[in-house]
Amino acid sequence: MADDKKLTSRAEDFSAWYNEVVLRAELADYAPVKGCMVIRPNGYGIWERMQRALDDMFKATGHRNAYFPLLIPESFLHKEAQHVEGFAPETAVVTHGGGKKLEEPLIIRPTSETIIYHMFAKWVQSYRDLPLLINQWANVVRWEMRTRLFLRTLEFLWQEGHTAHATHDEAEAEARSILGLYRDFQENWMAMPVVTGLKTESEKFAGALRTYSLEAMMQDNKALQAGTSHNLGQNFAKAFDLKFQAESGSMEHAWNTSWGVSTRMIGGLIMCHGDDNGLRTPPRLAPIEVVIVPIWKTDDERGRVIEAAHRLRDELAAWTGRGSTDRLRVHVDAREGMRSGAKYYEWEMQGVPLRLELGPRDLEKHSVFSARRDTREKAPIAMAGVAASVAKILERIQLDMFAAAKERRESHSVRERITYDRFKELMEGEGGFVYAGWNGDPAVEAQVKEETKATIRVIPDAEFRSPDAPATCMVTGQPATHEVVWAKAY
RNA sequence: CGGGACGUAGCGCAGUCCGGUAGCGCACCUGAAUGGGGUUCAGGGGGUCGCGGGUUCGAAUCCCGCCGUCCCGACCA
Repeated sequence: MADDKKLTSRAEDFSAWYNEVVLRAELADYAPVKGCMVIRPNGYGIWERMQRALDDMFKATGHRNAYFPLLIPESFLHKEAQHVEGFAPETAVVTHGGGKKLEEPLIIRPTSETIIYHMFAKWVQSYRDLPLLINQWANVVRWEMRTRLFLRTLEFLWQEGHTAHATHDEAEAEARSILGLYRDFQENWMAMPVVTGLKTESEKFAGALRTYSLEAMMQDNKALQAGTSHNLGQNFAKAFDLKFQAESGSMEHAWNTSWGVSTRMIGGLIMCHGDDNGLRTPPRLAPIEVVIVPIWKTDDERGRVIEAAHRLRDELAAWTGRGSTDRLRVHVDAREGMRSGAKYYEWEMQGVPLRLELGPRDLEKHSVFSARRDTREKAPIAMAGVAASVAKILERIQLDMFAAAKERRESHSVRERITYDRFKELMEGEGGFVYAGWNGDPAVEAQVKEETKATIRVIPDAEFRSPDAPATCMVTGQPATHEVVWAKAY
């Protein structure tokens, strides 16, 4: 890459990022249909690792994978009043098939509640059939007015969980439990801290009783909704006649939840951790955790060094200190005709967390030279016990990346009580998360959005709230019903 | 759909005001030297200057029309 082309993780230069980091790393590309996304084969594979980790977590909590059709009769969407109001404007509609106009148009799913609860209604008769816990990995289409690679594509890949329960409390517990599962994934795998909480009425999912969300802060201090979990109440059960006979003998509507995270998380990862040298991948999600770069001058050195590099690779990959299924993911870059410096930059751009340099000098000293991607710290590591040392560094990187992101978020979170004028100033300038009192009035939300473009991201969960609850609404001065987090969002 | 900008080599751009042989950087190919942080030198390939029309001896450049892309706003995971 040319020196004059500085990369930055800031939003204003995000397109440079796409070209240099994302496209070159083969994560994704533009497709001929504007606003769509391609995940390339032989790609760097971050999404694949995300998918696998989440899938394991769902299975461990009793969820099973299923698959439902892409095409849904338009009438299904109309069965739930709020749902159709929310999604009709952005659905793609299939009107013709087999050369003929269809009697009833089909929509391409923008989400699968309707078709799934239609099927659930046929599957559930008794309370013994509950809870029904399913997940689907699928693509959905939402015809947005404006798209942004990863963050808002026209078609996107996600997982959507859908469950049915016998009671409100059980459904509520499921929605909260998934919120926790997502948080675990985003914080401990993606090293991306999130604020969890409840969405306001105006921001909740179309058709839900309550929507919970996870909000991350990007490096431009804007919020990214990184996932949502909904308690759907009995809204869909009533619309789709999803009923069961209870233990008492009475017929009751089931209680549903739905929840999802998408390829948007890749965008979140990039914008949370990227720096001017490219991507930084947290080790747990890095398809390659360690790259070994052999260094040589003469042919004789070349043979010895490359052999040693492969031996090192084998030793690292064989190490079982992290458990038999979680081996170190190591790559040897022995490409000829490329200087080591050029290799360093390339792997740094792709975000490989740890680089090991191995040359004749290291062989003599029975050590290997390491360089961390996140901090760019460099230090020799003794060959004796090298695998355990490397694993320890990777663990450290994972934790440090999370800590650094959390510190950045906190340093751009305003927790002291500020005036609305000061708030406007902040939103015009540096942005950030502002914790403030709110009188609970949707009109106030609308006014603030109109005047500042900021919205209430969440009514935060207890752990995020201030020790002293705000007494008054920041905007109106009236008594506050909630403490909320205001921010501009993607 | 409104407001703005742009369209020249695979990518990023200059040249357009003021018409006169199609340029630069990166990437690519060949050769040599180099090799612990983006090597250097020499040589080389690659273009319907978005499309169509007009003005002119002559158009990337001026005029008219069309097409496309990006940014900002309304929508949103």
